[in-house]
This record gives sequence, C-alpha cells and structure tokens, in this order.
Amino acid sequence: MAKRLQASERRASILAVAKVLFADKGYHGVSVDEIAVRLAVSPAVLYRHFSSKQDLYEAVLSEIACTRENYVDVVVRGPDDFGGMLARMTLMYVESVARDPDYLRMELHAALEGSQAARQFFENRWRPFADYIEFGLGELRKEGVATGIDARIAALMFQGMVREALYAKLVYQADRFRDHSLVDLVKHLIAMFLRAVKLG
Amino acid sequence: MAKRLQASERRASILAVAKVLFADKGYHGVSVDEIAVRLAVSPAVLYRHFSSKQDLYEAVLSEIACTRENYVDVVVRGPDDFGGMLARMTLMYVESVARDPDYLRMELHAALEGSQAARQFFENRWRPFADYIEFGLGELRKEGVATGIDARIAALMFQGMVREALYAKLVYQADRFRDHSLVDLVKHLIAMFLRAVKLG
DNA sequence: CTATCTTAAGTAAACGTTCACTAACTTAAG
DNA sequence: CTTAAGTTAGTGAACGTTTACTTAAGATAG
Repeated sequence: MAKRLQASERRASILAVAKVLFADKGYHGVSVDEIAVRLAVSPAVLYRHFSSKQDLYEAVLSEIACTRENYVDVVVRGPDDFGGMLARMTLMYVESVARDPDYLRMELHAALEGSQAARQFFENRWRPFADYIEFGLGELRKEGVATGIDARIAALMFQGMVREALYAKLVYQADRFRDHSLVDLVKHLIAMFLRAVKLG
Repeated sequence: MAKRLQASERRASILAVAKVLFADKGYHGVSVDEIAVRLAVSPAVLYRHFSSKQDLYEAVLSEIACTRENYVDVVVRGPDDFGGMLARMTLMYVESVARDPDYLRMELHAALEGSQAARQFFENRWRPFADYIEFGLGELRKEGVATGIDARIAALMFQGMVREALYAKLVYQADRFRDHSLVDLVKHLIAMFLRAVKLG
C-alpha cells in the first residue's frame, strides 16, 4: 500500500505529477493509469480528488494559468525609465519560465485546444507587458518621443520576440543559440525592441 | 459502397482529410474511425494505403513540412533593397499560411512532440528568412550600416514577431487586432524590425 | 474471368471509470 | 489509558467503451 497522505498533500502530489506528464504529451497522450503508476498509487485514488480525467487536466491548466508574476519589486527597485523597467520585468518573467518550462508547453497545448485557459494564460502572463508597453509609449508620446508607433502592434512584436527566445531555448533547444544564454538573448532583443519603437 | 478511386486519388483524399483532423486535434485526439467516417469509407481502406496510423500521421506531417515557398518571383520582381525584399518575401509567406492555417497548427503539434518533422518545418519554412537576414545584414555591414547587430538574434526576433502575428490572427483569433488585417500587421512589424536593425 | 478495391464484422488490447473492500488514522466513552 | 466505533485513504479487479488493426467475403472495372 502506498504511503498515506493528507487529502491536500495527495491532491498537490497528483497535480504535480499530472502537470509534468500533460505538459510533455498533452491531454490525450497521457493515460490515467500512467499518472497513477508514477504516483505509485491505484487509479481510483485520482477519482477521490478529481471527478474525471478532464477535471484533473483543467485543474492543472488553471493552476498554471492563474500564476501571476508580482512585478512590484521590479518597479520599485531601479530607475523608472521605460527601457530599464521593461527589461527588469522581462528578465524576471523569463527567469521564472526557465525555472518551470512545463508552463510554456502547457500554454501551447491550451492554445491548440482553444481552451478557456488559453485566455487566462494571456491575461495573467502577457497582458501585464502589453499594458505596460501601451501605457509607457502613450506617456512618451506626450513628451514627443516614440511618436508614430502603434503601441498595440509594438506589444505584439515584443510578445512574439520574447516567446520565440523562450521556444528556441526551452522547447526547440535550437543549438544555433548554444553560445547565448537565455538572459543574454533577451537583453539583445530588448535593445533591438527599443530601437524599433524609436527609443534606441 | 463508397466511390471507387484510383489508388493515388484515394491516397491524396485520405491525406487531405487526415491533415484537417490532425491539425485540429493532434495525433492522439483523432481516431482512425473518425478519419474513415469523414471519408465515407471503412477503416480498412486506410490500411491499404498506409501501414499504420502513425505512418499516416507522418505522411501528413512530412507533406506539409516539405512544402517550400519559391521566392524567385519575389526576388526578381521589385527593387533589391534589403527591406523591400524582406517585406515581399514575408508577405508571400504570410499569405500562403493564411490560405492554409492547418500548416501552422501542424507545426505547433510537431514542435510539442519534438518530432523529426519539427526540424524540417524550420529548414523549409523559416530558414530562408534566417539566411536572408544573416546574409543581408552581413552585406550591409560592409557598407558601414546596420553595424553592431547580431544577425542571428535579429533573425530570431523577426521569426518571433511574424509567428506571433500569425498566431494572433489564425490560432488565437485575438480580437485585439480585429481592426488590423494580417497583411497590415506584418507591414507594421517589418517597419519596426528595420528600425530595430538600424535600417529604419 | 480476374485483379483490384471496398466492405462488414470482427479481434485483442487499452482506455476512463466504478466497485466492494481493507488499512490506517481519529475520536470519545468507559 | 483502553478500546471500540467512526472516518478517511487506498486497493485492485472488473465494468463497459473505444482504440488500432485484421480478416474473409462481396462488388466492380477492364
């Protein structure tokens, strides 16, 4: 018999194992038995904590989707120029993703499935950047700089380039970039982005 | 009984139907029976033309992955400045993807599965851009412009921003960009990219 | 006729899920 | 402090379904 855990601990352990497997192979790629085997527990245990496989999957998805970065520290500590702040926010985000790449894969799965969670991923993970860029460029325009830029499209560009760096390093593991660390890559990209919005 | 087709026509019709379904739901999300039903044919027909479900999937994947754009027209017709050429190539690519969004989804599936095809997708679809950017920036540097840019990272940025635009419009269908056509979006992005590499 | 293609009707294995049951812990009366 | 009753966590086999795949017989064009 498997070790007896408190309901809350067991639930957490199921979520942790399911997350790794679902991130790796997607919903249909993982069987309930496989999850149970990894937990060294019988399949029925899963149904004590989740009403169905789908329910477990959605719990995994929403746990990841609902995680938000707290950028307060980043805003407080350091100069408040647009580029510097954006760089600090981005590096914080990128480093947190690098620590847990399963997040990236789950985001992709959610996007392909068109699930509700895909929207949450955007709201909690990317929206802060889009908002900061739209706001920041708006302020700068009042000062007569960064004029003639569509802030929304700039935010799209930013999101795309950061995402591509994350994919290249964490999903594709393209060895074209073996000489650049992820942080290094992101710093280059931000410098280029600032030029793109006429702040370089 | 279903209409009798020549082997080659039947094979092609199977590939066409399987492509739509696999692009939509991924390998494990589609059953052999489902494909057969859509073809109005019995499952055994599939096994006459493909040795297994996996074999059929790989045929779909490699058919898409091996498609290459022919950029000759684009290179010949029009001025040969770096920005103009890049824009024409990109628009040609983007329009071809818009005509067949299943390609995009299959590329994502392949990436998540880490399949061999993922490499082919890059080689046939994105590599031409990466190569053109690396070469073009190299030439420009000799003329003393666009200096101090890492061409490889610039190519990453370019790929990311184009991909993000495609996702936003074709996969996510984000209505933040309902006012911009895909072509419009891409033109803005290219203008920004040129500034990012000091050519704006 | 006959070679080729399609079909209906299967197979065994894997799937998600539920079941009757047992082991371990918690509680409170004697 | 014991001990019996009650509660929670876990088991493993079995359920009905769906899966990928096969076989043997029927239909049709050349």
